[in-house]
Amino acid sequence: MVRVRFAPSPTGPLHIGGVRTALYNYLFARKLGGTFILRIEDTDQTRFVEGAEEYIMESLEWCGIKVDEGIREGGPFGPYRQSDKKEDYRQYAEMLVGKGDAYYAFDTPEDLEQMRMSYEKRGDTFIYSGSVRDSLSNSLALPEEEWKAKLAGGDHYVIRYRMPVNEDIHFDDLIRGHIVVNSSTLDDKVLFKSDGMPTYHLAHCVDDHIMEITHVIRGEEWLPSLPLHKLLYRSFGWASPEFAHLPLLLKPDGKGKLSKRDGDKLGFPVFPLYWPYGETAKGYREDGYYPEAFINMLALLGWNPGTEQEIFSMDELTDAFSIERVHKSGSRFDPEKAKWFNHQYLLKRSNEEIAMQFREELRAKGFQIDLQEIEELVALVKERVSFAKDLWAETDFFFVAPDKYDPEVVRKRWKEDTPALLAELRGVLENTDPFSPAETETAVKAWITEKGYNTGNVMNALRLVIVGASRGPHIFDIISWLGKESTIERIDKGLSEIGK
RNA sequence: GGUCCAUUCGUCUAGUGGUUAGGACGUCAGGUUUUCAUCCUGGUAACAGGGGUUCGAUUCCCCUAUGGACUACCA
Repeated sequence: MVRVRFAPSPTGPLHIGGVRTALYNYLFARKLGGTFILRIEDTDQTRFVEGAEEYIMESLEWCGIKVDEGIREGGPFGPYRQSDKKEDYRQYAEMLVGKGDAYYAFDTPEDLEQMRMSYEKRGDTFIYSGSVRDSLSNSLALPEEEWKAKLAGGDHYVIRYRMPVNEDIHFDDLIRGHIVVNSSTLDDKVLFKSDGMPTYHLAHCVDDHIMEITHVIRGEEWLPSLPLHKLLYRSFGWASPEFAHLPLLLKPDGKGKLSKRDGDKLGFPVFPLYWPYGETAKGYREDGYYPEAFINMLALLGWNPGTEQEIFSMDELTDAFSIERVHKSGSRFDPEKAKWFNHQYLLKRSNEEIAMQFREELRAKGFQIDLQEIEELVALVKERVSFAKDLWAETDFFFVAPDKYDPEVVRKRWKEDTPALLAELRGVLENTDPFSPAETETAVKAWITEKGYNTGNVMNALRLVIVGASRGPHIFDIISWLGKESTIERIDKGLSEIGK
């Protein structure tokens, strides 16, 4: 039975890289009929951010990623928040000390900082490991009575892993294949902190074991500490889960991995949802993205099924997904393509659904329009926009008569005979019934032909007085939607205001 | 600096020991729309470099370069 987990740290809003990690875990679990677990890793009390936990859950929900076991959902392997069982971790750390694979260390952060600095002065790098641990303040170097006295005396201490010396550690990654690292390049990582909390290394290993996690799918930043984690499982005598390290998401321009600040700087969101605390950060949801489009775009960043299909529902993603086809190298995020994805999904939505959304915006602007009419409008312009929120910019002239006329268009299209032409056209339209796109077009064209006028001159002038610029859908669709009365009014207004 | 990971069009990517190296986004051009956008058609554009192995390497190996991650009592 496959069991995977997404284990974020509640230190702020979830970044899209994190969402993708959650997504791949979710797809993997669903594909194999497994269980997707959400575990909150809040062992760093200093970085805890109020609201982050809720934000994470809400984000996953919005994305359509359903959690099987977690804080809200419950489950047989709880608690699912690490701080809720902080006392449990100590015994596991002590267990390792008992086995001789870990030890107490009394060095203060200040001591270590000083060591690092003096090493750095010599052009060296200090690492707490086999070569120096015997000369530092710990239970391996100190006489037994002394360190036991320190322990009994309540001295602050941490528990460190005793990294074996010069051992080649072999391990396999589902995405990267076989990797070998020599243990002498690794340091004695802190497992248990002096504040009574475990570090990530200890806590995730213990929890993955307790929760019977079969596959750990996480970001590439964890690859360097995988040897330690493998060793930890060995020391505990536990079977290790399989590991898969996902490539990073890179900035669209320049170098490096996508960071939380890139969004505002480059003008696109890096968070799924708006983050209301601290620095304001916009989200995909508020920017008008459909969750399906967002997920589709994210899924294809670092994975693809090997076919040319690009549009996938969550179910289709689940069917097609395989961890082996996840890339090894990082992918640069492309905001342009993200928009394209949303456009595709917008096209798939019904006019009615889009219209209902648009109606809210119109109401807020003070326009009470019948849904049926909004639907007609949506049908006219939906393929011109990527987001429902862009509808207004494409349709503003339907609701408000132009109060200024694009001077460039006026210069090009407003000829000497235009007023006379429009006055005559006004009469033609006035006598056209019903005022439908087909009927008006037929009438106007017949009139043009009869009089031998230039079609372009008439049409462009009409568009100018109706729209105020050279843009918008088919002109007869516009005037028909507007109705005879408004159309006539706009012609009159144009006649009196242009060309004075 | 050290350790580890990676490298196909600008971007996301497909692909193979012998291919005209395919698709998508973007971009450019033409067509349609007597507007603009859409849409259609077409174009542009890539195997990081150098050595091997091989009859033949983009594909396999090594080196270099470049990029990235990690190098906390953070995750």
